[in-house]
Amino acid sequence: MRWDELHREPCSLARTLAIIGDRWTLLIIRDCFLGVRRFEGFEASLQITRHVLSDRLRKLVEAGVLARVPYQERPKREEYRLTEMGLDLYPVVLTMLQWGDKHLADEDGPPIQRVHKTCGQVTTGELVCSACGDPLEARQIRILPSAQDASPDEARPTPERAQKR
Amino acid sequence: MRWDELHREPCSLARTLAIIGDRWTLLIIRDCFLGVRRFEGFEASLQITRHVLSDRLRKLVEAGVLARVPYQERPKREEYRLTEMGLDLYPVVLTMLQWGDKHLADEDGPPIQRVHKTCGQVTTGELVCSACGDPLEARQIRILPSAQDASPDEARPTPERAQKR
DNA sequence: GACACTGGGTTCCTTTTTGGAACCTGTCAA
DNA sequence: TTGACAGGTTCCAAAAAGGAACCCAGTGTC
Repeated sequence: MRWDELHREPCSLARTLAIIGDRWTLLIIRDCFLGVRRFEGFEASLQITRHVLSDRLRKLVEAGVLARVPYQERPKREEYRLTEMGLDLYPVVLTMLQWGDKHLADEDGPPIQRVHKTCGQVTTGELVCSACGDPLEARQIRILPSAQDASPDEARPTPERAQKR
Repeated sequence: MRWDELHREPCSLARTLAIIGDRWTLLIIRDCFLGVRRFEGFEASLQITRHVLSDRLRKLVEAGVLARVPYQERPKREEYRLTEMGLDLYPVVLTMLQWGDKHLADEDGPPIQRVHKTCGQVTTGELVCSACGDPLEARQIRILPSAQDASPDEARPTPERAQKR
């Protein structure tokens, strides 16, 4: 499979990766959550080549994750801001951050903490079951192909085939 | 910045991306969560080139996300299994899945659902504040550089510099 | 009016990574 | 002895990333 065919996979993870699965894209989005909005800002922060940055920003705008918002006329200038769709990526960024904090941090601990404004406490996100509210772990999940997918065999070049148990 | 320097960044997200930020790696991990364990299984599922698959599996084993576990002697064969560190990636995979389900699904809805074994219900993960238990959203978060990081200016080529507001 | 600066790019060329296909290695079974 | 199977490795062409230089409209400075 080629990278540019990934968005046609019938798998939400694959489609998500088709948008943000690139080397740099999630770092750009991290910067957005930290308040960076301008081309030069991203460039300084990421030390990415302008070429690649330009390309990634364009793709994120096309995908609807970022929007170009004018911030001055004469000379006309625009900045990049997270859309609602982009803001919804926060859980992805936060869970990755926390995995890094847990498994990859230096001995002096994670570099940044987050305060939950509504309760005023330092927080880490916790993933809970939407039904019962208990913390959710990998081993507690059973996969269930959804109803309209019950048709056998065809139209599904994804893991199910390889998954014989 | 080159990709191979990313793991030295003082940012947990950057370090996480240095391990799983590759085009294919998260798809391999998705397959692991779906029960795929063998080289041929990944190959069939992902239609990835053997070359790249071999390389990514080796890197994941080096990083400690997967482990090679023998499943038969003569001929000696090993399969790849998620370690505890790997299982801890479930929240990352799930939040990405849910973002895809919400923003990129076909009209007939997401292709797979998940059942929480402990409560028996179909579940979606929900990210809540570890302190107050309320759902966590991007706009409710304030960044707080952690204590030992209070030293000014040096040793920090990351977004804080660019983030003037 | 000539010049330099700024934000936001684009172009060009070199180095790295992928994609694709063929080949290799033990072990077994017919 | 030939073939199959799991699990790779090697080789080469094509695509993407890295690096540096260049472009351009508007604006401010001498």
